[in-house]
Parts: sequence; structure tokens; C-alpha cells
Amino acid sequence: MASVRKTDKRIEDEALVETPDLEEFIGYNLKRAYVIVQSDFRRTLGEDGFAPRVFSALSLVVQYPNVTSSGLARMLGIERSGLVAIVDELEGRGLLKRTNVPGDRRVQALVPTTKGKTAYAEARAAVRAHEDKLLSNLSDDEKATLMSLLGKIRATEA
Amino acid sequence: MASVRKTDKRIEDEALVETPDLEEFIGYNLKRAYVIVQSDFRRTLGEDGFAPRVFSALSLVVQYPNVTSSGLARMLGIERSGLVAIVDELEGRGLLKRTNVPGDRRVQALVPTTKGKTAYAEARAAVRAHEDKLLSNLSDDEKATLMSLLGKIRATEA
DNA sequence: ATAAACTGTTTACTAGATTAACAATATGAG
DNA sequence: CTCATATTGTTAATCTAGTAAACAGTTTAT
Repeated sequence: MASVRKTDKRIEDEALVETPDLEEFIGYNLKRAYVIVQSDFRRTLGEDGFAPRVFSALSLVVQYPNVTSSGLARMLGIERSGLVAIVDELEGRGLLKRTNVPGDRRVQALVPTTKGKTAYAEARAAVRAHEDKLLSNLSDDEKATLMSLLGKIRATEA
Repeated sequence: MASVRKTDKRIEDEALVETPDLEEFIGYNLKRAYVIVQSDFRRTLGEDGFAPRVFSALSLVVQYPNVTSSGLARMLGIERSGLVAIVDELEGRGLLKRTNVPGDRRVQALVPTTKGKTAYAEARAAVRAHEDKLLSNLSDDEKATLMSLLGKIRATEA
């Protein structure tokens, strides 16, 4: 009876420990990979280069000229309030303009300047170079697969 | 001649705009996916549950009992200073102990308590449930592929 | 007409992280 | 052995990215 209890306890302990391997979690791997890519992005674009989120915002403003702040925040998945500083920076650098929209005096359309479009084209090239170099151990097929799988995760969003 | 210049300029403009699609970048997709997984993690584990980084730290302490703070920080890829608050929290909750190491009075070995091991086993189940549910639109094969591709990115790290 | 909703913004706050400095301790070269 | 160098855990200051709540101005819908 005592030996049975002991056996039971040993089994419980083993079950408790059962391969506590962090590496099995997708979230953990996602974060580690994200940190690597993000920090290489910053390193490559340099001190005065765009931060990732600023690059993203500029990209969308170039792609969707006249997008509103609300719309842009929605596209980026952040709060309107959080976007203000980003747009301030881009406007301060002369890369976009906040313009009035006739017919709705609440909203401001964000319009890229010529300088903004040029700066974006350059930055895009730099970002492509950064990803190409950093991810050179992934084949094009692998990159496409990764994009598709990340897309599946993104598709889960409410 | 003037018309030739005009044509050239039009071509330049088009080249400038050339599909400025944020979605083509792996970094952007990685971040968006990471945000979704991370926020579902928090939502699932709840107000009083572990934050992702605390869960990760506890996992490694359970897997590597007697790991030092420095070693743990290295494994997590963060600074030693940043780990202090995490270990404080885990020790405050009674889930691990900072213990002296005979032979080196600088270091403290981090040892999980029984309570810590139990709490980790429960949390691990919750995290697995969160990932299983959130990522239910990915097959096991797809999850394995994703892990392997994220592993390739992680392998690029210095 | 008036309640409800939306827009851009400010302010205050939080989380997660880094850097620089520090005292205590250990290690290695001469 | 000694002394320069390195390591450990920690604090303090700082930074970035983000949220939440409130607000005035404006629009929409009942």
C-alpha cells in the first residue's frame, strides 16, 4: 500500500514535469522571430530611418492617398490616438499633408507629398534589401509558405 | 522632345508608385500575427494569469531548475536587468526561489517550488488550449511547417 | 430636434525593454 | 600572490509602443 502510494506520486511528478518545452509554442517562436526581424529592420534603416510602424503608415498613405486617420488606424490595427504621433512625424518630415475633406469637416485626408512618395520608394528598397539579406536562408517558396501561414493566423482576427 | 520628356516623367512616376504594398513584407505580417496571438494569450489567461514573458521564464525555470538569472536572461534573449522584475514576480507568487550556489557567491540559482511546478503545468494546459483554439484553422502539418520556418528565422540570429 | 455616433486629439497611464552604473565576487596573466 | 578584467544580480533613468478615457466639433439617424 505504501509502495503503491509512492509509485503513484512518482507518476504524478513525472506528469507534472512532462517536457516543459517552451519551444513547442507558436506564440513564443513567433515573438522570437519577430524580435529578430524587427531589430534587423531598425539596424538596417539606421538611426534616422523610419521605425517599422512609421514605414507601415507611410506605405499605406502612398497606397491609399486621401485615407483618413481613422481609416489608417483601422488598417494598421491600432487606436486612433496612437496614430497621431506617427502622422505628426510624417507631416513634420514633409512626407504627407493633413488636408480638409469637403463635405465632412470632422475628417482629414492624409495625402503623400512628392517627397513622401520618393522617400517611401527609397525606404521600400531598403526594407526589401533588409529582408532579402536577413532571410537569405529561406527559399522563395519557403517565404511564400510563411506568408500564407501568417495570413491564416491574421485571418483569425475578429 | 517635350513630349519625350513628358513620357519619361510619366514612367518615373509610375515606377515611384509601383505596388506599394505593405502586405509583401514578412516583417509586417509577422508583427500582425504576433499581436493577434499575444493578445489572445492574455485574453485567455486572464487578468491574474501569467503575462507571456512570465510564463516563458517559469517554463524555463521548470525545465532547467537551478538555472541562473544570467543564464535565463540569455535563453530568453533579454537583458539581465529586465529579468529582475520577472523573477521578482515569480518569487513573490511563491513559484520559485532564489537560492545560493556553493562555490560562486555571485550567482543565484533559480529553483521552482512545488507550487511553481503545479502552476506551470496548469498554465501550460491553458496556453495549449489557447493556441489550439486560436489556430484551429491551421492543420498540424501547417503548424509544424510554421514552426520550422520560424525556426529558420531564429537561426539567423547572431 | 435631439440622441447617438464618429473624428481627430490630448492626457495619463501601462508594459516591455534598454543602457549605464554599482558593489560584490571570481578568474586569469604575469 | 596580486592586480586587472570579467561576471553577477541589481537599481535607476530612460525609451518606445501602445492603450484607455475624455473632449469638442461635427455628422447621422430616429
